[in-house]
Parts: sequence; C-alpha cells; structure tokens
Amino acid sequence: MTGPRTSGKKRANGVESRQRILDAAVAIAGERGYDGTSIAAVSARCGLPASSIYWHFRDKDDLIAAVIERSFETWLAAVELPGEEAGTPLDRAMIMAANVAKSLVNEPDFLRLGLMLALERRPEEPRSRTVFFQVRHIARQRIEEVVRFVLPQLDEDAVRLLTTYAIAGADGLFVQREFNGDSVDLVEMFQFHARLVYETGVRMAAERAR
Amino acid sequence: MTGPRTSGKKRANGVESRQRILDAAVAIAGERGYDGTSIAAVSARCGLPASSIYWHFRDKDDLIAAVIERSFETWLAAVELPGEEAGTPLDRAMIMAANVAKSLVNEPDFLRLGLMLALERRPEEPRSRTVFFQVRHIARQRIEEVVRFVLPQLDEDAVRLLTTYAIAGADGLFVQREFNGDSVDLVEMFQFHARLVYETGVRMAAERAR
Amino acid sequence: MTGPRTSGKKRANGVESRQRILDAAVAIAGERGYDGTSIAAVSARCGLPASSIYWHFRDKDDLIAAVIERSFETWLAAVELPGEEAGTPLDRAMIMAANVAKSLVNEPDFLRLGLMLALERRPEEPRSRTVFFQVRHIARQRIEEVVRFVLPQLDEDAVRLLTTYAIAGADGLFVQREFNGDSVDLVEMFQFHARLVYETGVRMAAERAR
Amino acid sequence: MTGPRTSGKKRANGVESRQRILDAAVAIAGERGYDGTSIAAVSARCGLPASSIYWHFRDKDDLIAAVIERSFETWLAAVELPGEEAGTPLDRAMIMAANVAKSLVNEPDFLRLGLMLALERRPEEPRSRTVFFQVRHIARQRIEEVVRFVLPQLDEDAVRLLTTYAIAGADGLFVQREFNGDSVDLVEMFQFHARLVYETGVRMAAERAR
DNA sequence: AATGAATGAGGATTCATTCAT
DNA sequence: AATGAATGAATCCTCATTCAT
Repeated sequence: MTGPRTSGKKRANGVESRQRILDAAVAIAGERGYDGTSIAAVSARCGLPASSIYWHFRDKDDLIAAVIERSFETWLAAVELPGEEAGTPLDRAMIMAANVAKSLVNEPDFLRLGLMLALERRPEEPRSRTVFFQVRHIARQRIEEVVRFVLPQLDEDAVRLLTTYAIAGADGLFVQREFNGDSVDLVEMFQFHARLVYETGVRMAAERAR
Repeated sequence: MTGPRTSGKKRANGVESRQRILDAAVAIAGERGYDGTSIAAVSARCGLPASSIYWHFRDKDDLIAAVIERSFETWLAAVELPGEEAGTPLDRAMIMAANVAKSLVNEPDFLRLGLMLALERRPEEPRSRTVFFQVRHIARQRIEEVVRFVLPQLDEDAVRLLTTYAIAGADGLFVQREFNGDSVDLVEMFQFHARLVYETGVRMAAERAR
Repeated sequence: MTGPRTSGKKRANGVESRQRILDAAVAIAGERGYDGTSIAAVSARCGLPASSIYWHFRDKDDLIAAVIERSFETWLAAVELPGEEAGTPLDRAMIMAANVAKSLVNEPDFLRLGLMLALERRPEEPRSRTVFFQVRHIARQRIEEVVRFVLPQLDEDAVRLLTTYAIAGADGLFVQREFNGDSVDLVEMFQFHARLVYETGVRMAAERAR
Repeated sequence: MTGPRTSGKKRANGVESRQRILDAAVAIAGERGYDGTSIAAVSARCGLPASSIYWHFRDKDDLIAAVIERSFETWLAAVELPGEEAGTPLDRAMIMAANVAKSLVNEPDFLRLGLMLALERRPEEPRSRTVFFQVRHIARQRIEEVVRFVLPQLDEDAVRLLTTYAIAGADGLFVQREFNGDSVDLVEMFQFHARLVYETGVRMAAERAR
C-alpha cells in the first residue's frame, strides 16, 4: 500500500512544482489572457502559495512567457508532417492539416492565449508577447517548408503569400470555432482550407509556367 | 435665484461627455482588452472624473458594451455593398472587400477589441461579449446576403460554409496584420481572399449543377 | 449639547482628511524613516483606509514629500529672528538659537526624518529627499542672513564657512540628543555653539581687518 | 566513501563566505539603512543564497550588528592618536582629526549606517542599534582621552562638554558632506573644527584658572 | 449633469525566515 | 558548510464602485 514514495509531498521538488505552476497557468491564461491571469488564481489552482511561484519565475511576465514556450513545444510535437507512407504530398498535407486542427481542438489554450497576447498593445511590450512572436515565427517556417514541399514549382513570393494566407485561414477558423463552439467542425474546415490553398497554389504555378 | 440657465460652461452637456468617454474607452479597450481597461485610465484619457463615467454608464461592462455598439455602427456604415454603377456583382464584392480592409486599417480598435472579447472565457460572461456576438451576427448576415447576391446559384449550406470561410479569412488576415504591421497589405490580401472565395463559390455551384 | 456639527464625520471633507493623514505620517516617518513608514501603518494611525491615502497622495513618496513640506513650514514659522527690542544682534541671535533648540526638542520629527532621508542613498532618488534638500537650502539662506546681520564685517567666504559650521553643529547636537536623550540640554548646547560661532566670527573679522 | 576531503572547490570556506556576506551587507546597509537592507539584496550582491546567510548569522539584526562591529574595528584602527614624533599635543590632535576625516571620506558606510540606526526609533530596539551605541561609547572614550591629553588643565565637566561638542561637530560636518558632496572639504573642516574646540578648551582652562 | 472623497477587495511582488538535504 | 525550495505575512498600489452633494 505504501509503495515507493514518489515524492513525499512536502519535500522540495523543484521540477515538479514548476510543472504544477505551469499547468495551472496555461489553463488560466488560456482562458483569461494576460491581464485576466492573476497570480492568486494560479496559486489557488496549483496549490502552491503565491510566493512560491516567485521562486520559480521572476514575475508574471516571465511565467506567461514560460507558459508559451512550453505549450509551443507540446504543440510542435503534435504537428509533424506525416511520412511518405501516408501517400501523395497533398495527402500528407491534408493529414497534417487535420492533425493541427485536432491539436487545436484538444489544446486550444496555446493559440487562444497567443492570439490574445498578439492582439494586445501596451506601452511596454511584455516579454511573453515577444516569445509568442518568436515561436510563431518558427511555426511559420515549418509551414513554409510544407508549402514548398507540396508545391515545389512555386516561386518564393508565392510561397510566402500562400503561407500567410494558410495561417490566416487557420487562425480565423480557430477564432470562428471559439465563437460558435462545437457547431464548427474544425477538422473539416481545416481540410477545406488546405485543399483550397493547395488548388490555388497549383493554379499559381500553372500561371507562372505560362 | 439663477433661473434655468440653458448652457453655461460647467452646466454640462450630457451627450458630449458621453462621447468623450466613449472615445477614450474605444482607444483603451481596443489596445488593452477588457481586463486591461481600467476606469481610471478611461477617466484620465477623457478628462472626466471616474464618478462621472458612472453617471453615464451603469458599470464597466456597460461602458464596454456601449463601445462595441457605437464602433459597430461606425464600422457598418463604412462597409455598404456598392451600387450597380460599380460593375458586375464580383466587381462590387471586390470593392466591398477593399472597403472593409480599409476600414479595418483605419479603425482597427473595433475588431481588435471584439476578437479579444471573443477569445476570453470567464466564469460569468460579460454583457459586452454578448453584445459583440450580437453585432457580429448582424455583420455575418450582411455578408451572407452579399454571397447570395454574388453567387445566386449556391444552396444555403454552401452559402453558410462560404460565409464562415470568408469571415475566418478576414479575421485571420486582420490578425496577421496586427502581428506583422504595415508589411501586410490588407487591401490586397482581402481582395486575394475575396477572389478565392468567389472562385470557390463558382466551382461549388458548377459541381452542384452536375 | 449637539452644537454646530463641525463635520458630520462621514461626509467628505478632503482638507481635514489630508491633515489627518499628514499628522499620522509625520509621526511615523519621523520615527521610522522612509522605508520604515508603511502605508498600512499610516492608515492604521489616521483611521482612513490605505486606498484613501492614495486619493490624497500619488504615492508614498509624494506623501512623505508633503510631510516634509508641511513640517518645514511649521518649523520655519517657529524660528524667526527676534525683533530689535530683544537687544544687541548677538543677544537676538542667542535667542534665536534657543528658539531653534526648543522647536527641535518639541518637534524633532522634521529634522529626524530629514536627516534619515539625507543619509540614505538609493538608486533612484526619491522626490521626498529632493524636497528636503530644497527646504534645507531655504533654511540655510535664512541662517546666512542672520550671520551676515550679526557679523556684518565678514566677507562672503567667511559667511559661508560659518554658516556651514553653524548648521553642522546644530545637526550634530541634535543627533547627540537623539542618542543620549534628555541628558543633553539642547538649549544650553545650542547657545554654547552659537556663542562659539559668534566669537569665531569676530576673530575672523578682526584678522581680516589686519 | 570519499574520506575527509580537506578543501576542494565547493567544500566551502566558512570564514571567507562570512566576509563576503559582511562586505555586501556594509555596502547595502551603509546606503539604505536597516529597513532598506533586504537579505535578498545582500544575497544578490555577495552571490551566496539567502539561506547561506542564515547559516552564518542568526537573523537580519544579527547580521547588521556584525556589520557594525566589523566596520567599527576597521575604523578604530584608522584613527589612532599619532605618536610623539608628530609634534605638540595640538599638532597630534590635528593630525588625528585629519585622519578621522579621511577615514570617513573613504569609508563613510560605517558612520552613515550608524547615524541612520541612531535616528530611528522603533517599538523593539534592534540589537544592531544597541551595538552601535556600544561602539560609539568606546569611540567617545577615546576622544575624551585625547581631550584630556591635549588640555590637561580641564576639569571633568569641561572634558565631557568639549567631547560632546567635538563629536557633534564631527557628525554634523559628516552629514553636511553627505548633503553637499565633494564640495565640502571634510579634512579642512575637521581641522577647523579641531582648532576651534582646542581654542575653546584653552579659554575654558584659563577662565577656570582665574 | 457632475464630482470629490471614500472604500473594501484584490493586484503583483518582496519580506524575513525555515527546513530537509 | 551550504543550499534549493518553500512559505505566511507584509509590502505598495490599483481596482471597480458608491454616495452625498
């Protein structure tokens, strides 16, 4: 019954505490945004006193930046381009689109928080916002690569345009779902979007060839 | 002793004060969101004491709801479908897309605030959020009408799908611009988007006809 | 028995509240210095909630600066140079020295706080410290005038030197009393000091004449 | 397993750590006073974690008391009465005055902290304050001895008076310099003061002889 | 129509200190 | 000899709101 005593509750375990705090913070920040996330609320949710949060993070901004960093890693892992066995390049892109949609349905906090952060404009830009832009940039490069891979005939300007458009559609559809709830089938919409972007790309390449 | 004094410096002008408050509130709420908008900040920006704000608005929530309502009206006026003299239905839709883009560039506060409001999730939904959903619904109907007008052959499901997609693209591109600043030409992107939606509609109609 | 209802307790009376806050703040800051003066303590002593203090003063620094300003005025009023009927210039200076000593015994808070403020060195100089230096400068000019009046033969360099020395002695004797309590007769020491400074001045003037 | 490891990187050197902590503490306490000195700040400055400070010192008060003790020793060493080869008793006292002035210019932290401590009045007197009074008392005796040595004809009351006055002048001039910065030549002022005290002593002795 | 003053609740953050390792 | 982690109490200050005038 006693088993191997995983942690002994009261004995200092920095790593685990840090995770508990981050878990609480994602949940709250993902729902309430930067200003709406109070340290007291995070403290209440993770069970550690507010002052302990300050042992692990310099300040609220640092905490939220860490939230972004961690959720991005999780998210990134979930959205790899599938291997060749998955079919044609388009097939593989469609599967990826579905995967991204699914990950956004299951863990919407990352993008929700990110979008709120991005929309806000305050006198002194918080570090967390900068961090979101950074990871966002990485994500964008990932998508650019996929576009280049699926539509190799496109020139760089077209790749950039399509990528921008692809991301905009994804963000917009995500927002739509936040509005309308489950009535929006995000997977379906993402695939619709992906096909449209693909077809547009094909047409652009064709026009270029002429 | 003094009689009914019609105007006179401090004798107040309710309407104007209300406008001043709203002007301050749009600016702040459009940049900082709901939680980030403090009555004190609005008071400082409009020059009226906080207590005066409470004379005009029941509470903070009421104020922000009023902000949404007013900016929506302004916005709505700016985005009429142009008259017949503007050319074919598609031409007219393209002009409208450009107009919407321009209005978002000039007055981004309305949509920025709306999106922040929509993304937030809090225990007791604020009235301002509901109001945003309401006006958003009106806007959606407007766009549905345009879709129906431009692509009369489409069935209702397709109209809804296209409308959803059209709005998503618009939101997404707006967000993109908030990220990347002026480097994104919103008018151009909106027209790109409009054409794409239109062509998709045409293809859907053709498929249906078969 | 009811009398003319001076204030009605709960009805807003800004001026009086401000005084109550300042009264509390002098007492505490005069004993504990800048860092030792907590808003909560001031609040407890004056009976107004902490948030009310912030209605009257921008922040703690502003409050303490106001404390300095007000106590300086009080102090200044107490230390006029007596009129001619008081005797020779020296007699009058001696009386003034005694008066200063008495005022410091009765209300030591002003100087005690000021000295603490002056001794502290922090990254960003608080406004209250600057204010103390300002009023201190005024006080110095006052004393310079007295020196000039009592020892008209002195050149300006000598006036400055004697003034510096006079103030240093006053400060030092005050500190001494803070150490040793009532065992130091401040009035007596101030007069001893005043006479010494005077005699030195006389000797300096004589030397100069040669 | 490892045996008694004599030194080895992290094997700690109690004495040195203690010194590092004290070094950091003098600097901070000398600038910010008792309340303004936080353990966290000392920790940051000396590089050791806060908990290590508590290994060396019982509590903050104990730390500051130790600061006083150590700096007093340093200070005391710097201000010996020069030997006979330095000239007449007055010459020697003048040299000593200059030395004291120099030591205060070079290491003002000791006296600055001490004066702040002395001026503060708090409910439960901190041990550090008591310690300052103790060392201050030792310093006072030293000076009394010098006065007695330089002016052997004086009675005890006069010695005490002159000593009090001498210290007051020293403190006051030190404070003056804290106010006005380098524009006050402390060495010069201390010698001016010393001469004045000496001459006063001579006159007092003469009066007594009569 | 407007406002000066007040206020309790809550905001982020720092404090001195402890304790198991 | 030292330290990572934790913690309750206190810090300054802002919040939305009220109310008598």
